[in-house]
Amino acid sequence: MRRKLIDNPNGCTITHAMNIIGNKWTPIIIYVLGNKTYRFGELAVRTGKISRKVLANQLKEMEECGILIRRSYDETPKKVEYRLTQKGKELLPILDLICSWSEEISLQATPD
Amino acid sequence: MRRKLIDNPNGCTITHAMNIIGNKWTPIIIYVLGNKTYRFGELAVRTGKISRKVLANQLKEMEECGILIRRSYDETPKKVEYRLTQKGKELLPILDLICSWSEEISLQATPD
DNA sequence: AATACTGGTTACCAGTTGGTTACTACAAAA
DNA sequence: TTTTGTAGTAACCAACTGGTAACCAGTATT
Repeated sequence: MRRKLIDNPNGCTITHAMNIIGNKWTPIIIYVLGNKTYRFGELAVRTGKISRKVLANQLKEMEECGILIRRSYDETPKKVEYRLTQKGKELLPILDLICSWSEEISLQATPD
Repeated sequence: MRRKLIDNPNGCTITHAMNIIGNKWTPIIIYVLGNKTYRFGELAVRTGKISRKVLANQLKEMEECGILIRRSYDETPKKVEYRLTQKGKELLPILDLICSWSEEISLQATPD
């Protein structure tokens, strides 16, 4: 089953964006992929403890959002590769900013 | 009841950051506050359909994260004001980037 | 014939998120 | 005395998220 998007009747842009990247695994998958190409199994290992079910769901969703490309080869055993689209790669520097913000230790004495 | 943070045993930075801003209302509250100061009731109106319970939870959580300041006045009826800290304001341009990314229409012919 | 490999899917389930409604405290105003 | 206004809190609940374990398909290997 697919993820249910949170309500966004007004088409709020930030809500829409958080619908795409604001879940447990999507940012991790984007980071792991970076400029590389990985197969399903490799992603499962490199992202950590993500379950195959959730990984499959996220990848499908990210593909629909235009964040990544799924390429399936007609081989046996199956071979499926995933890589970020240009739009997906554009998220990398933004995620970097978010990380910097989050790591930053506030040294200020005044709260504001 | 407070929000339960998602598992982050490895201390993954992006997971930590998404724990803070990756929920339905936090980015909206940050946008609504901006550089202004609002009372609880004003926030409830300006953020839209957020329930008072969830708003109270989010504000408490954001205060603990150092994103905003809660100032309570000893008056009757009660008066409580909220405003972003410097750290909270630093999120504004990042949220702008996320919005731009999300609004951007891909005009490219090639998927990558 | 059974097992392995890969990329999933299915059924089931616990925990979390966020919503609704009613309620509280306190003082002032009607 | 009842109502008004503010800032919440408490009890309850439905929906969604993500996890586990088992299973499938197709081919190749043992």
